[in-house]
Amino acid sequence: MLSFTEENYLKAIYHLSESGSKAVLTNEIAEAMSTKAASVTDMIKKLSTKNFISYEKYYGVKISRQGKSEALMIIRKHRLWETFLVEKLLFNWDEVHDIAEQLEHIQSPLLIQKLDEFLGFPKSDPHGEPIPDKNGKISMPSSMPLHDQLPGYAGSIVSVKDSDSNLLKYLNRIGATPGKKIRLLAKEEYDESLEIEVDEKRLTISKAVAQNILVAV
Amino acid sequence: MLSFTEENYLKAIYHLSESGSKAVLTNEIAEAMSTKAASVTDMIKKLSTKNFISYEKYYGVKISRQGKSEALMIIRKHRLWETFLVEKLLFNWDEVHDIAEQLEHIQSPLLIQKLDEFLGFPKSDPHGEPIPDKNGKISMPSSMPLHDQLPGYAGSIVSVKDSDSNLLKYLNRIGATPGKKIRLLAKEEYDESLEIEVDEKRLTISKAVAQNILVAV
DNA sequence: ATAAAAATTTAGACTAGTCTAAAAAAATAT
DNA sequence: ATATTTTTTTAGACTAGTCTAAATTTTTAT
Ligand SMILES: [Mn+2]
Ligand SMILES: [Mn+2]
Ligand SMILES: [Mn+2]
Ligand SMILES: [Mn+2]
Repeated sequence: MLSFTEENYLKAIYHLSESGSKAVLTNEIAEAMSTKAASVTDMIKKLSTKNFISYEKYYGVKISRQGKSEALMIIRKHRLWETFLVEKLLFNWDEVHDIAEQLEHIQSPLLIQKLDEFLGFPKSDPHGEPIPDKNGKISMPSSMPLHDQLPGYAGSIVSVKDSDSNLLKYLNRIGATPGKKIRLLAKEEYDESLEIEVDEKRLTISKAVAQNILVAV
Repeated sequence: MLSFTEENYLKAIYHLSESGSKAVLTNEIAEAMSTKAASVTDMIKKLSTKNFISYEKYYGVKISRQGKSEALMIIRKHRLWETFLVEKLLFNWDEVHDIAEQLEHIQSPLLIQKLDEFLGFPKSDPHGEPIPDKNGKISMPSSMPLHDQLPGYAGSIVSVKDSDSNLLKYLNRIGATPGKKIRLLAKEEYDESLEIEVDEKRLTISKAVAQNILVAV
């Protein structure tokens, strides 16, 4: 049984493992967890002893099968709860992440099974992020940040980063939500802002925004 | 902001305060929390500093207005979640208490407000226990343990103790659920077992069971 | 190849919560 | 009224998680 804190570290390590195939560095984890490197060193020793990660001094950390499976269960819970909050309790999509950060630690396999059923076995959460199934299988949609596309790109929005409430409010305002058709018209050299068409409107978005919109490729 | 542990102590102290108008003793709290008296002394000092209780050395503890209000919010959350689990997720009434013990600590006033609304502002939980409203107002139904009634008593079940899964399974089996009509036919001197009629069936129940069935008076 | 800079680990301290054992106070019995 | 028992508090230690500061290792720059 993992503690709250251990679960949060493991989740962070999982996410960092996904973006980049190399070992995860101590400072990256510290940054992600808003903590200090010294604290991370202590924790990765602990998680290593419990075989959720493999750890080589000064080199970094790799998540194990067991660790990945555990992390995916936490992510499953997080995304199911977010779906519940939006679909059933009628929260706005920008209000649910912080609450799900708490709810994801509730321990009860039966609860998650029944919640999944109550929601009709959703495949993705309100932000378009895929929900791992009960076996930890997650179908990674092939997507890339809009920012990395070339002018002329036409496709649809798969998902958006869900942890920044202000970003989500903004995206909702301009109609940039998962499933929407989107086109990249031009890229401004100077600040890498993009001219796009989304929700049948033309507008300009900043690089920072474009990096957090994942589109189908 | 209270910690998990502080919330659990406060809740225990509230419940102990309700049953009996005297100060709550260190050993009573230790018993209720399954911990040692020395640990309790530490914690009541802390809760006292934060003005949730008043504490006099060697004498005991009294809960403050602020402490009562805080405790009632936790109880409100606990009972709303239990109601959700039974009404919406179709849990059995004996499966929900332990999960609600976790869920009651989730911090989000908006979540509780929306949950309350989603459930149709229920007045009592699956075990018949009253749900405090958003202002912490709780309507204490006038009830007493069936065990304390005299033969000839006829009335209905108000609530049952909810923390023992085996008791709840048993009560469900014999049809002794909140709202049901119940009559006390006779009391056995030797072991204080009761002959009752409930759910249109006559049966004998032990003292231990009769103490945990609260009936209208 | 060596020096400087950056990243990581270790050492030691702190808080929250818990425990056991001992001391002190209160309650009870003679 | 005194002695015994019970309850409560204190003292000191332990774990989880965190921090700062110092030591060590690795990387980068000259
Ligand atoms: Mn989220
Ligand atoms: Mn999400
Ligand atoms: Mn309960
Ligand atoms: Mn209940």
